[in-house]
Amino acid sequence: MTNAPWLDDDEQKAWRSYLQMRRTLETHLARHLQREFGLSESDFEILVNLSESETGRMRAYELGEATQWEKSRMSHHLTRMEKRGLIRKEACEARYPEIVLTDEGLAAIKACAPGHAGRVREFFVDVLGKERMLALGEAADDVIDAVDKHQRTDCPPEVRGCG
Amino acid sequence: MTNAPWLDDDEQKAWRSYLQMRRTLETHLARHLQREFGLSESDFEILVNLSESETGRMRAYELGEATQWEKSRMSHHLTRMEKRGLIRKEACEARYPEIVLTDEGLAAIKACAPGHAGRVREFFVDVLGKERMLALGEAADDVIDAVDKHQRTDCPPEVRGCG
DNA sequence: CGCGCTAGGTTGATGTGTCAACCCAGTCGG
DNA sequence: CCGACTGGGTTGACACATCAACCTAGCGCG
Repeated sequence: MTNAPWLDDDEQKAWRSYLQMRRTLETHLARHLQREFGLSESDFEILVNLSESETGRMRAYELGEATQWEKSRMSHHLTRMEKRGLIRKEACEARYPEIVLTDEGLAAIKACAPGHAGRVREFFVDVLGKERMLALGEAADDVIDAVDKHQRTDCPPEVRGCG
Repeated sequence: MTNAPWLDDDEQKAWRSYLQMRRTLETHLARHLQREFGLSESDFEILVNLSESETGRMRAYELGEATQWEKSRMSHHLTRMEKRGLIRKEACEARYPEIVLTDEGLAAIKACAPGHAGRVREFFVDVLGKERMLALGEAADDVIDAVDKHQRTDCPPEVRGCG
């Protein structure tokens, strides 16, 4: 119907393959996590970060650095996770509260980590093989850098450092 | 805090790079589409499929095949798009209604396609270069196949073909 | 005929992500 | 001291995705 100024055939094919991989992998992994452990990928990401820290407690800000989430998303999600007992917001001497991994949260991440890692290995690591996997990792870093650089120089000068 | 049976360093690095690329690219592209044209990526996907068809009209089922969305997601989204005037659900002789691209919808996709394609080229095609792009496309196809195959053999025999 | 099944499609509840507006302790300039 | 600004964090409204339940035309079969 349209003859739009899209991408050429090769470009389009690669891009659509990428989009479908993204969708397929994400829904597949998310579904397993949800069905078997009642965790979303977001829950998982927070729990991983907390459990990898020395003390199991971090400020929301640090979690934001680690995950690159928007602060409002973080706030909403932490509220929901607290409601489910996976974490706790704990006031401390400093101005801002700390996010603490609860026993329940620790148990949850310990329970689901092996299965999740196994699935990542099955559908990503093993399918690609070491070389292609490393190449994809580097390619991804290049893309990330390109977008980051763009974002830094995109906005008007007085707003630099935004985002 | 935990010494979980995760992925090894290389694997972890590649996987996390992939995850971040996915997130970075998606939010960046989505934000532009939304800010400049008031379209979500989902809107875009539907409009692309309709506009690429000969007649600008398809059944919801065909759109489902093309996009791999769940039927309920499709239904909800088409309802929202109809409310905004981008498409119309039109009863026809056959049992199920056809989804029709409206003039407004056609205008929207024509307006935003070049910019969107340009951004895909800027942050994906050009950053990777032809060879890596093609390699990534093939890698993605392999991953998709692996997950698909798993899904087909995963569920109990009497449910085969589910999904 | 009539019963039940299938499959495209809809609906409602719920969890999630985003934007914009807001809150407020600290800080800096006057 | 005061007023403006900054930046971490919260809130509310809304768009979106998913699940499970439901509706219903057509079909197969007794």
